[in-house]
Amino acid sequence: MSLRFAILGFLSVRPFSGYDLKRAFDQSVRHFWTADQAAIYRTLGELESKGLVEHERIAQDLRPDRNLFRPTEAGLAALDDWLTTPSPAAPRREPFLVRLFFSGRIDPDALLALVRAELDSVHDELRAFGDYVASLEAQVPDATDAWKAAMIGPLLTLTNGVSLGVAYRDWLTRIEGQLEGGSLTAELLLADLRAQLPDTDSSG
Amino acid sequence: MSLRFAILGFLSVRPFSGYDLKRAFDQSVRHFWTADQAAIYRTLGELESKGLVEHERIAQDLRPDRNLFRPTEAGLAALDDWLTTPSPAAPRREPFLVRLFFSGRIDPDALLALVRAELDSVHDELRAFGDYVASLEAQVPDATDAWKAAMIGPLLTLTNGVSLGVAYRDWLTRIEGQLEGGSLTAELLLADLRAQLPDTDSSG
DNA sequence: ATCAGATATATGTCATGTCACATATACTAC
DNA sequence: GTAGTATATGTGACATGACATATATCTGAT
Repeated sequence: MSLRFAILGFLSVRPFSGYDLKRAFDQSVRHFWTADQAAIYRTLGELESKGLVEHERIAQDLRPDRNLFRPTEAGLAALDDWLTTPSPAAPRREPFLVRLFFSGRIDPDALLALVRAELDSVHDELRAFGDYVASLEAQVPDATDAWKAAMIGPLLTLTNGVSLGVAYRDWLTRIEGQLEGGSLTAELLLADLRAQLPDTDSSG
Repeated sequence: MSLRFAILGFLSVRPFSGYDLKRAFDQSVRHFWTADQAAIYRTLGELESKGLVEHERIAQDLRPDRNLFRPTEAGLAALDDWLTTPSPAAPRREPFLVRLFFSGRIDPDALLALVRAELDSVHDELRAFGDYVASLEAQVPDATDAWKAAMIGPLLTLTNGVSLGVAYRDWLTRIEGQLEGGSLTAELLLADLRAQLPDTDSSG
């Protein structure tokens, strides 16, 4: 499970409480990893029982006590080990594609509605990326070199979200056009595929 | 869970045994949905207890008996209902991006190795798509109209796999180049992002 | 002869993830 | 007053998924 390593990763930057971690997940890695609050607290407990993190109870005047977690040496070693080890391809689970796969059963209008609903959510996602990028750009003028270096990893994941989001939007838009134009045929789709695929030794 | 609807979808085409279903998943929808064999048998049992599928035991001379499942009227109705209802965006889980996000901790060579390992697996995937497309193209000349119509859904999911696979490959290749050239900076990545993003109301 | 592999179905168990709930305090808005 | 929101930490129950294992028969290779 990557959750424990994602948590160790955050803790390698600065100490976090469970509550902080939940917000960090929601704000910064939501587009490629989500974490349930219950899972975070349980994973912290598990990591502590394995000696990979330790915590300190901080009393606060106006709020409940916080349990501030930080990684141990063993925790950082486990993190670095995981970071440098490629993991097997993650299985994908795309309910929208399951619907498309069996879309022969529903009428073209219902299919078009599905495609448009999906397009809406991609547009929302791209807009959210745009807002986030704008807020980062505003911070650049007075950013330190250390901050810029630390942002490279997060920025790389952002470029992934944007590149794939744009590709997904373009793919949906193409389908939308074909559905509207009534030109959605097996031959057309095969030709599309052939045009996009790298040449698979066509000269034998 | 989409698994039960994916199963109903297959059964809406023709009767399947659990064993057949496992092979159908592995062969045709592997790139966007995987199914554990145990999950298939259990889900079939669950669907049957809800009256959405029924089965018939077929004795065979040379092999173990097969339990052939087919959908009931209620099952087909549940399928069509699900097919036309958009589902909320599925959470993504990308261990590779978690590694990238925290890649500031590891040295650039290790990061380059990670990127190249990922590129290898994308190339393999695209090659598999290419082979599959070639096999489909070979079948087109003597395909019936009914077959072509039935292939539209599956072909749509293929175009998704190829479009996103190509985008993912291109994104990885860009990072590989930037890592090799030593030009990976926060400024460059932000400029990349800005160039790709649709204009977010630049004129207020 | 024997062993691996394909066909075929099924259970047991563990890990993981999600949802709902429980507890407690303080600030803000109505 | 009191309802809602934010801070903060947790538990219990259930759903889902992955892995290992069990059974049984036939085919083909060594």
